[in-house]
Amino acid sequence: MSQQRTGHEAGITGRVGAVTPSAVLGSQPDFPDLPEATVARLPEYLRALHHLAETGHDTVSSEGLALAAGVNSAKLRKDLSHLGSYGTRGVGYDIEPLVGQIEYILGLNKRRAVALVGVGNLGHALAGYAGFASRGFRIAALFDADLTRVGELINGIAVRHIGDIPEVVKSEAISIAVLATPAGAAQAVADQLVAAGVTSILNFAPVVLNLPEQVDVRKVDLAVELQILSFHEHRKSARGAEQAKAVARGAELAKAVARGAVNGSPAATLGEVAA
Amino acid sequence: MSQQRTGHEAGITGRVGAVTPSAVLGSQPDFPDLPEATVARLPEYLRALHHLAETGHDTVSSEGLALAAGVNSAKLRKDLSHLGSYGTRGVGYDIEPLVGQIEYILGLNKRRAVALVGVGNLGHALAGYAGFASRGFRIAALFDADLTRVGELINGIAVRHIGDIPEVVKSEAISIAVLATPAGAAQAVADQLVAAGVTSILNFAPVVLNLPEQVDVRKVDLAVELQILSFHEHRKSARGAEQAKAVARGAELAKAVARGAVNGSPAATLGEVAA
DNA sequence: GTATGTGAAATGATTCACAGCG
DNA sequence: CGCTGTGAATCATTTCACATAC
Repeated sequence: MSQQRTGHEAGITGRVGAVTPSAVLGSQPDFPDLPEATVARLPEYLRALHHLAETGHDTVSSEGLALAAGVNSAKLRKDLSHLGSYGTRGVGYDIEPLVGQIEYILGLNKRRAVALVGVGNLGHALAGYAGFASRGFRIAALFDADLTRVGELINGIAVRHIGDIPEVVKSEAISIAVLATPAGAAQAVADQLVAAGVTSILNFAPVVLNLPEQVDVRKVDLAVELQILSFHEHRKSARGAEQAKAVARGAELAKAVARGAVNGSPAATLGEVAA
Repeated sequence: MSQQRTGHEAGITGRVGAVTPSAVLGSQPDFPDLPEATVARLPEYLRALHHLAETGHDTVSSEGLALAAGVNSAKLRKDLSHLGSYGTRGVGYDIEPLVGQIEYILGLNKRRAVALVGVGNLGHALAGYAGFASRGFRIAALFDADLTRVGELINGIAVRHIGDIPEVVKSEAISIAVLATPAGAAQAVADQLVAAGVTSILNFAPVVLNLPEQVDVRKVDLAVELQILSFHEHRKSARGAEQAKAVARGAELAKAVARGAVNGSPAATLGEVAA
């Protein structure tokens, strides 16, 4: 539980970029095949490294960086080993070149233009979210279907009508879009974005999008996150009740073990009950 | 890529509720041990089932539900099999009892009270997010450190000062909190929430929280999501370039194979280059 | 006949534990 | 001597494929 869950967790598997010509010839040193799980952690390492750099550090041990990023050090070392070697044995990692390498891998050298569709409640907040700007992205366009919102300025950007998507996505060379529309509109808007040339979508609408293979979709569903926590709350209270009942059962179990009526090592069994 | 990524993805492992007395005696039929990966998908199944019910369905096949939830049918069947049997061979699943069972497991029978801390840009939007209310949660309290915001009404709820956390969390019996504070304040606020009795936190601040074992933390970092997409964009363009170069190399490779200078089955190797 | 439920196999991710480098 | 980098072992998850029940 100390190892914090980070948005998308289960279900993904596999190595990024499997069968391509470079698989035949060995992957490029400047663009290694990374396990998807590793990719998902790199941004967290990057954030931690920036923080360390700001607080005056030049190097950091795997132990130290792991602590700052909320993972264990073995995992961190394995992850970083996929990027090539940026550490010095007996010392640790040089922060600056490591930051550079992670930013390069994540494609953050150039600031990426992002379109945001749906400036309702949530979309409006996302349009103003400072974290996007400070961590490599530029909101290059805002869209909404509602004509009464078109023209509104948010953070200095004018909201345009979704009919302008094809034109603007092309002229601004936008490849990433954030979808914050109502659920009912999401699929149609996503189709338009993809038709216009968008190849990655961050979807906040609570629907599963049906899109071509080559489009990357990540989904953030705020209610889902709470429901997962709710499960754990439910479990904690159920276990609490269990535990209480188990205390009573403990005596029974001990007697049963003594009679040899329960399988397994009596010591281990009792140990577990006690724990 | 068709299999959509859902927030938290990698890093978590293990079965929920491992060593407890009930592990010795076998887990309770009404509260099975579920793989964490399964738990993370249940909310998605639930959403899909509600949608199906609203559109007039009584039953659904594993294939149909899997499609609606964005997973494959084998995974869906395995997941549902952990809940006990709610399907009929040759027919499919009865939607109504299945909805009931998933809601029960997720602890959504009773509407859970949630506290939200930090009513800035993002927090304000979250406080108004209709999805929380419609999917099992009630925002029971809003807090902020900024005294000029205290008293402000958002969606009919007054913002209170974070100093009131202990009192309100107790009186409202709140166990889940949403953290939407600036990064710098998050750890201190989280400590206060936990001290007041909160045992699950959904953290939107870009920091790793350090909290006791028994507190569940999920993290949603919006910039991280975009950075993961950015990686895939970077990879796609790198592969594009690779592919172009590989076409040129193709001729070379074919010659090399003909000369017997490359290992492996020539047919397979050429097949991969062609693909 | 048809679609679920599930062992078994395959794949992927994490952790261990230590060789080897600085 | 300390800490990285990494094979080997373990653990979790996904997928396959089919017996089973309706």
